[in-house]
Amino acid sequence: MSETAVRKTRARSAEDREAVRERLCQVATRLFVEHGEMGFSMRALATDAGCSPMAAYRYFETKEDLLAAVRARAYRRLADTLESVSDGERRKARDIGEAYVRFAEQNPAEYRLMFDLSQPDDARYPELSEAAARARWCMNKYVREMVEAGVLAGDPEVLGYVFWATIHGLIVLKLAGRLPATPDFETLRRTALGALMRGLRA
Amino acid sequence: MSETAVRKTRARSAEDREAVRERLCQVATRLFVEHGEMGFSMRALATDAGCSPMAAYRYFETKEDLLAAVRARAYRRLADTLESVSDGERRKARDIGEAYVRFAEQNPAEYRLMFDLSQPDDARYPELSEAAARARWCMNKYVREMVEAGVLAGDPEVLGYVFWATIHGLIVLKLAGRLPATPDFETLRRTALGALMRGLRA
DNA sequence: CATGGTAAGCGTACGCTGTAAACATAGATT
DNA sequence: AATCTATGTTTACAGCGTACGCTTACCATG
Repeated sequence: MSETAVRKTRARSAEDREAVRERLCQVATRLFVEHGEMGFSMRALATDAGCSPMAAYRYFETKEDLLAAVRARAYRRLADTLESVSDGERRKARDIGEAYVRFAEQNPAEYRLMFDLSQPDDARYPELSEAAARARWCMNKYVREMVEAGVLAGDPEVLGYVFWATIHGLIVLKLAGRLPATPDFETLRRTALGALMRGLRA
Repeated sequence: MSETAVRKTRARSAEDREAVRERLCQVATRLFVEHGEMGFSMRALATDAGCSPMAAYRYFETKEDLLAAVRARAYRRLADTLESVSDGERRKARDIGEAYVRFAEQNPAEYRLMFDLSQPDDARYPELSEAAARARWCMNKYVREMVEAGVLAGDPEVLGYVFWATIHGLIVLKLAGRLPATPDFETLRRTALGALMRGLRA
């Protein structure tokens, strides 16, 4: 591994281990972003991280475990992004929705990673579940506030999922190349969210 | 290959070729359904189809080509399902939406196949694009009718995508395991589509 | 200080994968 | 009868995830 050429074996503190895991996740994410899903293999990861093919297995039991960690990281980045918006002074509903869409547009590889349909059994990874829950919580926060403020009517949890599903649906259709050039994405997003807001008004 | 033990070589008519392709797609779909994405390989396909591993390459240039054909089949099945509903006497908006959801629930493997985010460049497969367009057309038909009947207001194409994205968003969240036990899917679906209908009413 | 246990990392190897290439076969065409 | 050609098989290869065993060097104990 050799993070600073010092300490070649044994005695890795917990922080060290976490730092190495973090670094491996970073490299894995970069590989995903740069070369797509197919450009990522444990061997490619090892090459890029400058270690032997089996080294990563000291930190992640399987490739799937590593990918779960990478997804958890992505969720945390998404949650951070959303939080940084809602903490600002402008907290209109649209700002959060736009921030969510922007994250997906600017980090398509990570968004794919988070929501790809072919990932098995996320429940086995508490870290992942937790990160996903936090992201969802951020998404739902503004919906909750609007219900409490009497702007929207209904169960805040139900409404949260409804808004999320709608935005997410548009994004995945776009990422899967199922949306045409016209009507453009912005139009669809505005129409969908506007209709939802009107239809759910208190 | 030997589909009925007759004709071992040469002289496969165009229909024959198409029949073999069809059979390979069927076996591939079954493998997907039964053993998940990982249970499918060209070798597994060959074993299940009773031919040598390379035989399928006479009918599909690459694995990706074969998968594109499998997806096109799935789209056609979806379109057939939707058409069979709208042709009946009951053609309330909900019937189509419910038929769509039911297809996804009863054929999760095929739905995944159609909409997985990691499929590259569908535009290269005209057959696929065509099948996808037909399915979308079926989805949009009832929206168009409602706009024409003056029930909904707006650009029918925009509205079609909006309804589609909303239902699709709910489905992929469910397939990706991102939805909780409560509120249940039916509640979310009703809330979302009800709100859209209200918000888009003429 | 010597020693043995143990954790870190490496190299090798196995059984998969997709598929390129060479080959065999048997009807159709000449 | 000889040749051509579409079909399918066999063989081969590079790359994959990862199981396994080896070496190395630290640390706790004698």
